[in-house]
Amino acid sequence: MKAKSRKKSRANGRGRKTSHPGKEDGVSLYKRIKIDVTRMLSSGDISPQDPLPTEKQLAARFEVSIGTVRRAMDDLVAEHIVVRQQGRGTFLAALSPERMLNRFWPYFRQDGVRVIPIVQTLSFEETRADAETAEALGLRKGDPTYRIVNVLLMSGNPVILDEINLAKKTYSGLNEEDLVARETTMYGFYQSHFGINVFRVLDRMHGALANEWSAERLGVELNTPLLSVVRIAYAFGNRPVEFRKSLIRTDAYEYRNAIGGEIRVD
Amino acid sequence: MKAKSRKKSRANGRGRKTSHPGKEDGVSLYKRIKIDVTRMLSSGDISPQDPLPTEKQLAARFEVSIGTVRRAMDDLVAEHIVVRQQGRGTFLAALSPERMLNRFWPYFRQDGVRVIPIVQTLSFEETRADAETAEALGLRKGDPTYRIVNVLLMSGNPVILDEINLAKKTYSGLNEEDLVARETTMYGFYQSHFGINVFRVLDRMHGALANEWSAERLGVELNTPLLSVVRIAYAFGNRPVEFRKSLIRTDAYEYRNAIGGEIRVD
DNA sequence: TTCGATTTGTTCGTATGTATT
DNA sequence: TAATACATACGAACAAATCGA
Repeated sequence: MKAKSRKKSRANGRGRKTSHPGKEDGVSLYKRIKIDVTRMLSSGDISPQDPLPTEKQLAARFEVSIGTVRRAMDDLVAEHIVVRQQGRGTFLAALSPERMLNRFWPYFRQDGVRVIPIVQTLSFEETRADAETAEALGLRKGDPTYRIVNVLLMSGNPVILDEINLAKKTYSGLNEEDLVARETTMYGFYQSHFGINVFRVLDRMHGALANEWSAERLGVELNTPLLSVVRIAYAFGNRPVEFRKSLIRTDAYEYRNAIGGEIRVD
Repeated sequence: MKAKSRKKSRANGRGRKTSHPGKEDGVSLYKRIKIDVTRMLSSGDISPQDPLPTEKQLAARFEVSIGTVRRAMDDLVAEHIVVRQQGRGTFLAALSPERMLNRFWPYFRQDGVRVIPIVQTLSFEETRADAETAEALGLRKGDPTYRIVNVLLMSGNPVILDEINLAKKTYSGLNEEDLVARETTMYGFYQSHFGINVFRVLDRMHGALANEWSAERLGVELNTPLLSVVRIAYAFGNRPVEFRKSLIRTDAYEYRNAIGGEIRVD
């Protein structure tokens, strides 16, 4: 019976054969769409405030069914690359509130409350990459960089000392005025002023001691144990866009990492 | 045209209306399936080595289409609850190699290589929950517990000092012989001997100093800065099943946390 | 305010390919 | 080889949220 099989479906008569999964390159259609859409986003052509092409448009552009587009988009949603809203459209996830305030901010008060810090900029300077920064940002030693030192206050107390290193060529024109005047997080600032979307970070944790410099600024005794976090933030294509070294007082606050997801209710 | 629409599909004539999404309880069908399947897994009826019901069976049991079952299972795969294998079936993720060795093991050599440790058990004792342990495991202070202290060697050197606290009622019959004779990780041991599937952990990081006890066992000077990790491991239903306090030498190794996923190639 | 168009969300169903047993 | 089970792809229908006329 049936034998109807591939009705017409695609414009071209050949009919794709559905699989032999990847046609020319051995990749399934929905994965190809994921790659292409991600490339679209990384190109910077898409501003985070306006929507991506609709399902229908993508289906037409890639010559696949709506269902295949949805399969790809579902993956991108699960990976926090895009967010979708019924009736509105699909957007880059970079500016979603969850991402801005929660996703890359792992610091909690010890009772589990997430505290939003107040940032004080201690210094802003143009300098040159040391070996460590060059390695992290994919630069050559001596390449021009910006270095920003911030103190983050939680409930009025200094808790985190941040040293942020940025490649000058990536953030050309950065100046202290814009920086301190920003109304958002650093990652939101990168987005709005430079079109850089942080979508992944890698944190490396060590134990450390307060030296004279950090002890004074964090208001602790010399040799107080601190948590050291070295972070590299990546944009699409795993392009490193920020190298940050943090020292954290963990007497009242802590770094939390939930492997396997936060408490789900579903 | 067409007008075929809802052929017969469901036994009852009313035909579900597809949505009004959640019928009685306001939850969509695929989410209900996710919950029910998760409950199935948490009940312990399903051994990790044999497969869950097939798509077809689940579709019949829940009286939904195959596509809806797949939607639910795709979510569970993304959440690392189950793993699926073409031609074999769908399995609890608890025993997947990735989970056993990688997922809950965030320690790396500083060059990025993941090192599998050798475990030496220093002590095994039956004791009673202190306030901290009781709080973490949902016990009353003084409830009977097991306490295991391990040293973890990496490349032959002591790097991590682990104190593991387990509720006696959860692991009744646990003895040191079985423990040291295990061929797998602690979480694999919980699985094989007690049917406990760890699927989520919460780590809390602080800076700390080596005291006399820890300095000796880790082979470092007194007051060496260490990384302190306090972990609670959860089974399904967010039931706490392990409370672990770790002290880590971070001179050659480190704790890594990748927010936003590991490097993807896709 | 209402209404219709747009866009995503959910569900259903079918066909076929591929890996496993 | 045949049966089983998941993977991929196509397509349709309707619900619900959003937005602008």
